[in-house]
Amino acid sequence: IVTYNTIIDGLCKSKRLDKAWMIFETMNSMGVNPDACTYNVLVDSLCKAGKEDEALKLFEQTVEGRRTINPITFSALLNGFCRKGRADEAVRLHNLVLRTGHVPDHITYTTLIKGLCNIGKTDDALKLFKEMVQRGVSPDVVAYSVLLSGLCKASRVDEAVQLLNLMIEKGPVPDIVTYNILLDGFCKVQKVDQAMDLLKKLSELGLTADMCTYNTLLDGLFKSGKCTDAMNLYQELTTNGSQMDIITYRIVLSGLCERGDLDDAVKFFYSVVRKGYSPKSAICSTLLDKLCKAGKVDEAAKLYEEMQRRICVPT
RNA sequence: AAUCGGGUUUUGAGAGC
Repeated sequence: IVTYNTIIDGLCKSKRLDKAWMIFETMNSMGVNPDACTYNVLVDSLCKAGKEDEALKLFEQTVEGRRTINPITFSALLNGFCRKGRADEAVRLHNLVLRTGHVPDHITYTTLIKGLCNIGKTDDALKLFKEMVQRGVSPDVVAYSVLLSGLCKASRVDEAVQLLNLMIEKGPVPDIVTYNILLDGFCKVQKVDQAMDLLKKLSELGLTADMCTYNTLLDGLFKSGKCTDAMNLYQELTTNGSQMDIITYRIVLSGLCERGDLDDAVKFFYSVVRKGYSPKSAICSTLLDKLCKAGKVDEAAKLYEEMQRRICVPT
C-alpha cells in the first residue's frame, strides 16, 4: 500500500492525473484497499487541478465508506475551496464537520479566515476567529496577521489597530510581517504619516524593518504625492546599502512616472537595467506612453530599442 | 510519515461598455 501511495502521489505531483487514477484502479482490482493516505493524495490533487467538486464527492464517499473523517483530507479540501474563492462553501463544510466533533487546527482556521477575507467577508472572518478562540484553538501570529490584513484591506484600520492591541495584550508577539500589514493599511487609507511614525517605533519594539517594510512605505509616500520624501527614503536606503529588490524598482519607477519626472524616470530605468533587472513590461509601457505624450517620441524610440534588447516586451 | 495546508509590499496602457 505504501508503494502504491508513493507512486500515486508522485504521478499527481507531476500532473499525470489520468495515470494516477489508472494505478488507483489497478490497486483496487488487485485487492489492495486504498487507505486514508491514498485519499489524501487524490483529494488534494483534484483540488489542485481545480476540480473541487469532484474532490468533495470523493471526500463524501470516504466519509460514508470509512465512517471517519480524516483531518488531512478535509483540510486539503477546504484549502481547495478557499483558493478558488469559495470560502463560504468551505465554511459551510467546516460547520457540518464541526458538529461531528472535529475541530480544525490553527492552520486550517487561518486558511478559512484568509479565504473569507479574500472574498470580502471580513465580518464572517471575525466571527470565525472568535469561534476559533472559543474552541480552544489559540491563534498564532499568522492567524492574527491574516485577520489584521483582512481588516486593513477592508479599510477598517481602526479595528486593525484594536486587534493589534489585543494581540500585544494577550496574544502572540507581533512580528515584522504583522507590522508591515498595518503599515500598508495606514498607507492605503492615506495615513502615511502614521505609517512613518510607526516605522520609527519598530526598533523600540525590537524589530528590524525589512525590504517589504520600505517598499510599502515608498509606495505609500509616492501614492500620496510625497515624492520628495519617497526619494529621500530611497536615497537613505541606497546609502546604507540596503538590498533593493525588483519591487522597489518598480515602485520608484512608477512613482517617478506618476509625478511626471520623465527624465529622472528614464535615468532610473537605465540604472535599474544596468543592475541586471528587466522591469516589467507594464512599467516599460507606462514609461514609453508618458514619454510619447510628453512629445519626446525620439527618446521613447531609443528606449524602446533598449527594452527590446533587454528582452522585456512592452506592448 | 508514503499524503494537505496559513500571513505583508509593486503590477501598465489603449479600446469598448
